Amino acid sequence: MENTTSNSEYLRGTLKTIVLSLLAENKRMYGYEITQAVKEQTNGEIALTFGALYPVLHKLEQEGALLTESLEVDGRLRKYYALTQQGAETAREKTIELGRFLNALQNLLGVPEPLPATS
Amino acid sequence: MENTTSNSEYLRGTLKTIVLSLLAENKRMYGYEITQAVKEQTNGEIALTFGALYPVLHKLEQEGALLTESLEVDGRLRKYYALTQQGAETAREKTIELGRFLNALQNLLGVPEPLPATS
DNA sequence: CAAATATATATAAGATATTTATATATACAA
DNA sequence: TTGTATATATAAATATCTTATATATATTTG
Repeated sequence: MENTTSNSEYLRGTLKTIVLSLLAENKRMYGYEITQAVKEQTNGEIALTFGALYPVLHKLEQEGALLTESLEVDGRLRKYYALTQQGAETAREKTIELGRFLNALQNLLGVPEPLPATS
Repeated sequence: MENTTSNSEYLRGTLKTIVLSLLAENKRMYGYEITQAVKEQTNGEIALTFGALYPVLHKLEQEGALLTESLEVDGRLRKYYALTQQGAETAREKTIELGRFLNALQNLLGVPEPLPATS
């Protein structure tokens, strides 16, 4: 498989929110699954590295946003991460915040805003 | 004036491209002007700090993407930054790249894509 | 007339986030 | 048996950004 350029440079700062947002949609996921989901849902445009992902997962766990559960699947341990109630709240807030930021940035870059619906 | 939350956390990584993109639209700008333009064009949503901006400007200059010109205005020195030909090319590339990233991220966060125009 | 605010550029120390490299381990395909 | 896919994780190095600070003029406010 060819490797898409994968501009990870822009990922800086958004990684945490991406993880929270995915977990808000999926109930529980394991690390590898998260990287695959991001790759698939963005057509290879965004690729998470494990070196970046795991520290984020561990930090979110420390902060009380995530709970983990280890299951043995096919003879290997698989560590699932799920949002706590508090984490779900954080996910909502951060996703909205990031959405606002993305809109602002797109305006700045010259992408026209959708016209308000005519009354 | 109240200070909008200004989620600078998401700015990480995009700062360089923002600066290049603004300079592509404006021919030449000075540092303070750049911070004001970003603030205005994003309704206060994005606020650059000087501590982040100047290092980026200096680095772009070092890399040959920018040229500077100091003018005295109202008894004070004002340092203008403008894209070199090479910088203009970089700006084009990076702006497109960031645009692609922003779209990918919005899809990931569940923002629906605009429908393709009906023929 | 003094103080605050807006304009203007810049650096340094410290904090944080991310990349790159590495270690470990199983299953399956070539 | 070599490589690829699956799976988690840490450490060192680097890059980036925040916060604090310095300097200086002009204008507004009290």
